[in-house]
Amino acid sequence: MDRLKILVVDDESRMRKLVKDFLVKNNYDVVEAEDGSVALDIFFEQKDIALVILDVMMPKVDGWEVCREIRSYSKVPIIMLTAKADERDELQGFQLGVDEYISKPFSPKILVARVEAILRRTGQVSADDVLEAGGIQLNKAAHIVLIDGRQIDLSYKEFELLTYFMENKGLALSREKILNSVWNYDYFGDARTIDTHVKKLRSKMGEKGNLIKTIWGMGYKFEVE
Amino acid sequence: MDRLKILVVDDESRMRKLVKDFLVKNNYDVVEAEDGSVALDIFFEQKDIALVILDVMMPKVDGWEVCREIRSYSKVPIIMLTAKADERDELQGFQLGVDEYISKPFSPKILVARVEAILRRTGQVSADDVLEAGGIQLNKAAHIVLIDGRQIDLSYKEFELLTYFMENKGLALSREKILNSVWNYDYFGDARTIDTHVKKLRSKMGEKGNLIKTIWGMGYKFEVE
DNA sequence: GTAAATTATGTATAATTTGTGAAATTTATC
DNA sequence: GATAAATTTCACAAATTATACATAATTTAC
Repeated sequence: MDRLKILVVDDESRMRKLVKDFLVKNNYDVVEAEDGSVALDIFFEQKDIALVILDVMMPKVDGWEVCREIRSYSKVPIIMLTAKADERDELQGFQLGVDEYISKPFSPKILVARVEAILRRTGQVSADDVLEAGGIQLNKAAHIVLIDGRQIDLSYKEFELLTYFMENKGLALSREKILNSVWNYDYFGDARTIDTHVKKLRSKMGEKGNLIKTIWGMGYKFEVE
Repeated sequence: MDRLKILVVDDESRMRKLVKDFLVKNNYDVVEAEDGSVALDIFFEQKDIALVILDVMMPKVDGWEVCREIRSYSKVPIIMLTAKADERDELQGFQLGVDEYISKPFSPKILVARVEAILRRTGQVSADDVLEAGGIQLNKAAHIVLIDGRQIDLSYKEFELLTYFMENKGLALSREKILNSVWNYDYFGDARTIDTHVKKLRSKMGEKGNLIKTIWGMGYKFEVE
């Protein structure tokens, strides 16, 4: 799956950088624009913008105007950033087709959550296939694993194993159970095979490797502290 | 499935009642606390709180402090209620492990939606087999033992032994019986071995260790006064 | 109160289980 | 069919736990 492209429009470069950093960490492509007219140029030039994040207060062409312009040609999802709750002319925004508001200051977590919610709503990304726990994002459909936003390469079995662990977060899993689920039920191999895969998984997961706990005498457990 | 228990902490009784009413309507059990210290008492006394809804602004112990205390022992989901967007010190909350924010005023509908989303996300909707007695919570699926909400580490045999005791609460168990159940039926070792395991179990259980009673000349019994 | 029986406890040793690296085998790809 | 990659097996080291045993403490019976 290709990365989705998000256009971030704000006159403050600090704010743009902040937003960009968090989106990039969460596997989005980000294009920046420092004012409304640049934003419009970029938007109509690049045809694959999946979402626009728009600051309301900007010199020259303000957020509302940019929104209106974009809307006259496209129904791309738009998130408005507002400095204060008062600034939210929500009625106007509603008429203009704003999808979501986020008040400054906002937490990166919330920003990303809203972005994902909207993309899911507008059908640009299927969330059902994404597992998230302890800073690990696993996309089943795309067969991609991100650790703190950084992609790691896993083999097929390693991916299957991690998926099984994450789908059974917090549960103690015996080797037998793991074999029956991740391997075929008629697999007659050595249960110690799992150890080897766990070892490789842990090492590829770096620090996060210790989220796979050993339950001595029993098996393994994926657990987020 | 049993109803899930939610702890609502707010100094305003009006607000507590409002929240409670809507949660009860949606089939949750609700426990109320009027301030932070009461909340902590309740949380550690009742071991089956599935989620905590916490007002930030409270006299004496504030929401952040309660959050921090709970987090040092438990990873129960926490929702923070904030009066204004400004009050949301989201970075702090993020570090403390807050799962969600809801700004006052909020619609009951949103509150319930967030609660359900979190419970779904944290996989609490499925009630796994948990044994509870005398402040001891034993989760077989997760291979976890909580004593007054605090997790203790048990070895495989210790866990098995405690499980057997709790499954036979109030029954006198001879060493022979214990050997046949917890150990393999063909185990020919010393029956006194059990003593050693009971000793370690008791010590790891702290005060609760005395729930395992010695029946002189006979064996042991797990009993809650 | 005392002796006998039973249990509690600390410790050393045995046994088991897991981690790890490397080799062998299987599978996929060109 | 050769090559590379992934998977599995294996052997041994390291870690952890289980057990036995000696001795202390406690309980019971008389």
